[in-house]
Amino acid sequence: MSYNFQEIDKKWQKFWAENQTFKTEDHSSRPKYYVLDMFPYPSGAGLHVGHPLGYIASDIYARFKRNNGFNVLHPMGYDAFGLPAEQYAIQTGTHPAVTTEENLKRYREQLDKIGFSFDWSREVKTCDPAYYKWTQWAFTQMFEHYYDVAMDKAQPISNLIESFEKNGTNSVKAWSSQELSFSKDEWKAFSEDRREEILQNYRIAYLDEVPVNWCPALGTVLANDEVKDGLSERGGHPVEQKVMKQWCLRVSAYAQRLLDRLETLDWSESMKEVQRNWIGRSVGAQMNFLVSGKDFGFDIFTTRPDTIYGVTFMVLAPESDYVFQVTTKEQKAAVENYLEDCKKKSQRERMMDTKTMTGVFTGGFCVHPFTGKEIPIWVGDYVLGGYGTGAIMAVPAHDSRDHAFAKNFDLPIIPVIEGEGTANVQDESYDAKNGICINSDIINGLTVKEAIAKMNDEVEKRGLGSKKINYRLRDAIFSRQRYWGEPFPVYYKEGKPQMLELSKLPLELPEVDAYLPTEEGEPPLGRAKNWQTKEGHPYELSTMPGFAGSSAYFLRYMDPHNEDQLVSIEANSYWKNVDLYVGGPEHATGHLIYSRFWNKFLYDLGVICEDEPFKKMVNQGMIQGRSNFVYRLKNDQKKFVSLGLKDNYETQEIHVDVNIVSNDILDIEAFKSWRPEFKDVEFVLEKEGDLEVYKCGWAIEKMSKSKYNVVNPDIIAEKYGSDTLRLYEMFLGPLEQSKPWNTNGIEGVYRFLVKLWNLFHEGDSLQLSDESAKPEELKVLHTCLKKVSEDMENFAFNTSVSAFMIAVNELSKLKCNKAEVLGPLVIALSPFAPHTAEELWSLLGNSDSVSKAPWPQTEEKYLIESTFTYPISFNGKMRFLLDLPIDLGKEEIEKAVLENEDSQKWLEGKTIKKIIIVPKKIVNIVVG
RNA sequence: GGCCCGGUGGCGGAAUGGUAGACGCAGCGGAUUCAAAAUCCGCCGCUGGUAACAGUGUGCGAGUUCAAGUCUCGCCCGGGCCACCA
Repeated sequence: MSYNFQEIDKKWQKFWAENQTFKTEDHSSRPKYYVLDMFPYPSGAGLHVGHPLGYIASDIYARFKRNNGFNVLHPMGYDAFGLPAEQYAIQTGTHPAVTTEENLKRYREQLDKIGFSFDWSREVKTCDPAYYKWTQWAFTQMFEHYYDVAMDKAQPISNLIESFEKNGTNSVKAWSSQELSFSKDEWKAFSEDRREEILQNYRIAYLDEVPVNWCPALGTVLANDEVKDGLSERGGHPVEQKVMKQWCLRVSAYAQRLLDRLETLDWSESMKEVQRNWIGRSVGAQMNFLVSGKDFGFDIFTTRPDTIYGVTFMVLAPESDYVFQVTTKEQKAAVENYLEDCKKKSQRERMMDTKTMTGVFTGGFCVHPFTGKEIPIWVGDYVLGGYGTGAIMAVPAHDSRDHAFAKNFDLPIIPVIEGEGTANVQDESYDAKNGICINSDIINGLTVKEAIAKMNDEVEKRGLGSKKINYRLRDAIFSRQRYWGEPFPVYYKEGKPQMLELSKLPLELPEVDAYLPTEEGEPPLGRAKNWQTKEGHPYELSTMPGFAGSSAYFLRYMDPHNEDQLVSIEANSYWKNVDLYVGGPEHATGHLIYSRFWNKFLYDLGVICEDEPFKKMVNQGMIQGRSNFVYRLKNDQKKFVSLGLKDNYETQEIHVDVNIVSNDILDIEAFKSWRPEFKDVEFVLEKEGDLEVYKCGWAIEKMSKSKYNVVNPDIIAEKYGSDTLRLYEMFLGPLEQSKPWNTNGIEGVYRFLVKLWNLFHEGDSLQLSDESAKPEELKVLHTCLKKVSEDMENFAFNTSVSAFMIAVNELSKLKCNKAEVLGPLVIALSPFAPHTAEELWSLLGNSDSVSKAPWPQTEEKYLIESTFTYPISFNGKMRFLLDLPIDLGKEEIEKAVLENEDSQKWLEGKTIKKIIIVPKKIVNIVVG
């Protein structure tokens, strides 16, 4: 019998499905382990070989844990709401649900072919009303809660109202958009509308007029993490700044907790670092600067209060309300002109020229709080409205941005810090946070560190302000003016937002006649008929963004069919949180922040028992494509020139399908029939050995349909079997590294499986032996088991595959057909190559699935041999390399060295001065 | 500009501070075969040498160590993320 992988694949995939081998129970005496993949967005293109990389790794680990006696939860689902299906709907009129369902089916077929051990009975789809009911419910809870800073957790908004009624804002410490202050009497006197407006300032889900990233091409606003370089992440359309009334989530309230708990997580350092940067905590001082001749001042935020004597001007963000209040009559026109210019600039333009500083003088002045001098107030768009107070004190001598601004507008530069190697601050700012204060009155002679502490005290003492922590992390804008997303569970009564009760959820997405905005510019839901409550109150027209559905899906897998709760207390207290999360590092600032926030909020509510969702995370690298190019003449569209000759011509680079190129040599006939326009083209060839060929150029790029470099996993699985695909994806290199896909090496992995198969067979018949194994056979087995078991915990699956290859090579040299050796080997291999392992396991006479067999233990005694390899002499010392048991004592090693024949030969006629035993297996002998 | 990760043969990549290049691909030589495919055996960093062998070698330059691809410092190069966050 030869290795018929196609039959084996089918047989065992069917067996697993029929026997529900991987269905997980919610109650078990065995310890639990939760292995999760980031669920995919089912795009129309289907899976390419890059997608399953992480799924294969997590599946290997899940299977390994099962063999080790864990009750493993390993589910899969789909992030099914999203822009591509909706863009397609706009073009074709096909309902996004239809497209999504089709794509989803194709994904499932492709996934099934790779032999994953998912428990599909727990599948979650974000577009399923039974699921998004809980997304909507969580939103209503966020509306009904505020963040209590003193208790450091979310609390019901009714508590806040109670406090207002008793004490006004006194004694209230709540995270808010603006700091408000009123008495209980004032609160009572406020109108209903005013009270609601105030509450919006505290609610965790709130409506606000905010500057947003507006993408006209997509007709929607986008979150900060959905914008890259001023273009939309999906589609690459320009994004502009605009002020709109939007639903927001008060993620910023959780900034400190998101930062602190990062320390406890078993994530890669780089991943944590990205999150730390995104949260961007900075400690500084908030300080009030009075405006000359007026009875008010404005706050600035600075992390460098030590440089206060170097302040030579102030800068307000263009969005700042103070701009109008400080601008003089003379400067009014100039300032208004400037603000107009700023508005016209797109986000992209603003980011493109970070070098040129623009701004305008307002005519107003501030009083320096320490020197009493007058300082001019400017407006400049390098100061951001959304961070700190939207106003800064500028210290051009010690901040490079202020320096550039000062140079541009010829403002004075006063040095106040003298550091090592301080250059002339007139030419370049000295930004480093070390040195001694000069020209600084009360802090002269202090180090920067001392000066910061002293100034913080001084600022507080003089009532100018206080120490303050700022976070870069902004609240998330939660509205999208799109169709294919979760509808908000919100209706408006006299303009005031009202939440739907749980019993009214889910509020299902209505049908519309087109997926475009209405003529009045309302979102597509504006087209839905009767989009209102029974009482006639209109529903919200926006839908929720992509990250809404992915923020709690991992909880739903624990209890996917529960109609009364997101997850029951029982299910949650058994499964707790995700033990291992596998996914791409590109979600560091989006999904992984939002889901941590969402999870912490639910934890505050007491709905779940863990405040961190993902204990350990492994980030698989991206599999890049290797594209091929042909070169077309610019002046002759019918002529193509080979790579080596292209520099002699004016050419245009064109992507060519990698499937008609082999070893970078183009299959000319295949190219001619690839596309009709290439039917009768000509080629300029170059010499390669004796042959004239067309050589293609190549580049490593992202794998994508438009670059014709997509390699499909189905084709690989069909040609070599799904186990070969699994093994090869792991063999390609370290899991976390990005690497290009290159099918060249796959034969080697396939050969390994054939060799393994042949250990069991002699021609067409089975040839297994029950005899007990020889020591050298057991050594091969246990060396392999040891390596594979160790690699498991480090996710070093590439070297595990090598270990199996070595074992099988040596066993086939030894002609080992002992069941005693092959049995454990098959179990260890089963996470990697489950189909083949199941088949071989059954050939060994087992009736149960290999996934239920206990993981074979390594026995060290088979690994050790006590022989000298060879001695090396150097620098008057002898170095001996030993293959000895690691735990031998010093004396035993010395004895072994001295008794060894080889070493005696080397040591003959020499005096031993000293024997140094260095760790592991090297012995140095110093001789006279 | 800031932060993170990496740099080892023709290629993908191995190496708890301890024989650098495991394993695989490609290449070369041989066996088998009428022949090919498949399979098996051997060689395979660079330089010199028929060879044994010698020298050299992990981006560059220093340092720590009996011993450095690995640790420390300073550079160079590549990739990624963030980017006027005061």
